[in-house]
Amino acid sequence: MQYLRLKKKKDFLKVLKAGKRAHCRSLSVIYFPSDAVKMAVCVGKKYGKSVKRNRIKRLLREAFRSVQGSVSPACSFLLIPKEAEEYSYAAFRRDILCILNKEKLLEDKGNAAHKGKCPLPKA
RNA sequence: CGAGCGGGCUGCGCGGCCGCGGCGCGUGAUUUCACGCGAUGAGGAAAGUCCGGGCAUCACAGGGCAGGACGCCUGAUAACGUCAGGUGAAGGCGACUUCAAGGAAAGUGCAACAGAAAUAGACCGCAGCGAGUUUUCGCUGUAAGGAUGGAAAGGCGAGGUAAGAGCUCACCGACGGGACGGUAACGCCCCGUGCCAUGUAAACCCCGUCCGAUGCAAGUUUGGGCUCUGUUCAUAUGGGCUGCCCGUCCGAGCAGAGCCGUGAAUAACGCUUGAGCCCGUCGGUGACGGCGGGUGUAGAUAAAUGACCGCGCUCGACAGAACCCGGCUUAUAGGCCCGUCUCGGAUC
RNA sequence: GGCCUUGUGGUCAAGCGGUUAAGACGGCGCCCUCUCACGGCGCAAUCCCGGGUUCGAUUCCCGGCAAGGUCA
Repeated sequence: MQYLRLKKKKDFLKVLKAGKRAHCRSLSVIYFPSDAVKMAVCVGKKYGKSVKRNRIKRLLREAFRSVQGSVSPACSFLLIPKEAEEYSYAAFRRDILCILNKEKLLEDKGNAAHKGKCPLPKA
């Protein structure tokens, strides 16, 4: 496992209080600098029953896993999806990359390569 | 051929690649951890939490009251409010389906409006007698008919009568007794009683059976030790075991400050082999039980099944384990199978 | 995961099995006033949903749905 999971309530509160927020079409991200790349997903009861919630969590984790190798300053991330009728892997991945780009959290050398590869063919 | 009835099964499949949970083995490290390989990883309802158990703690699970649940009979079961077979009632042409199906002369309550009257009586009637020229009025008898209502003191027909009435009789119903069949609920037959009294017990209640309470956030173990201060209660005027009483057990509990220590809503156990599942056979109408053989593979804790590609088809519903079982209830796209099953039509 | 509670106009809510389903705030319409406010009159309810018991259910019973509370 290359990224760590946020588990303690203390850590959650710290990120929620001090972190920076960034928003995109399908989700919001709150992040705060830390010693390693950490991630957590926030999916409450309002998103639906357990099957639906599990689906959202899997999609978010998979989307984050595919991009986490190129995050350069290590941060703790909270991923908060927006309520919608349908959720898709492609949209989550695109919007995470979009936010990382906007907040300049991608690695410098990988940035150019990823910019050419990933987001452009989808858009 | 069409329309049904009853019962049962299944719940997209295959391959490639990246990734996740715990398990086993190996290597490096030898406390945590990292890498590789291997097999494995959500349901028929996992859901609702509506019942019943196991398990754990409360001294040993004890007594009484209160409270709650259930309620035709017999059986099955660890147990049940579940299941099986039967009885009765209601519905359907029928296969079949549905039913919280004890007690209303133990007692209490309630029955709005309408109607004369709601558990008691006479508005219109019908008939007799009296008054009156007539219209009509008064008294008495009556409950067949009308009207009201969910319900009006058995139903219907005949006799009877001033008019009527179980007043009398036949049949049906009700109640009581007896014989027979059945383990029983009950069925059926015979005899007797003119009939003694509405409904409601998913109103209180009575009778019978059962239930101690709390629930895995139960509970057990480790880490956190030393010093000081304050406070509560101390042999019952406190606290725990239950809502109350009896009975019984306990000597400490809580808060703050300082030092060391710190993952502390934490870690480990509980945590998955259990009334297990499959096959055969025997007993039983059946639920189920006995015997023999085989199989044993989710155990997470911010909480594991996903992304992409290819192929096939009917283009995939409801939906995600959290201590574990037996049921019930609710949600559910489709697909398949079974029946000396039922009804209707056509042909032979 | 366990254990509980509550659903009545837009909101807060009363309600003995038989009611025209009280009230209060708010909304709309009319009256009053030169106009506004105050005041007066009127209107608006699938009693959360589906069955059952009963002559009759917002009320009693059963099953769903939704919202909320609580725990070491």
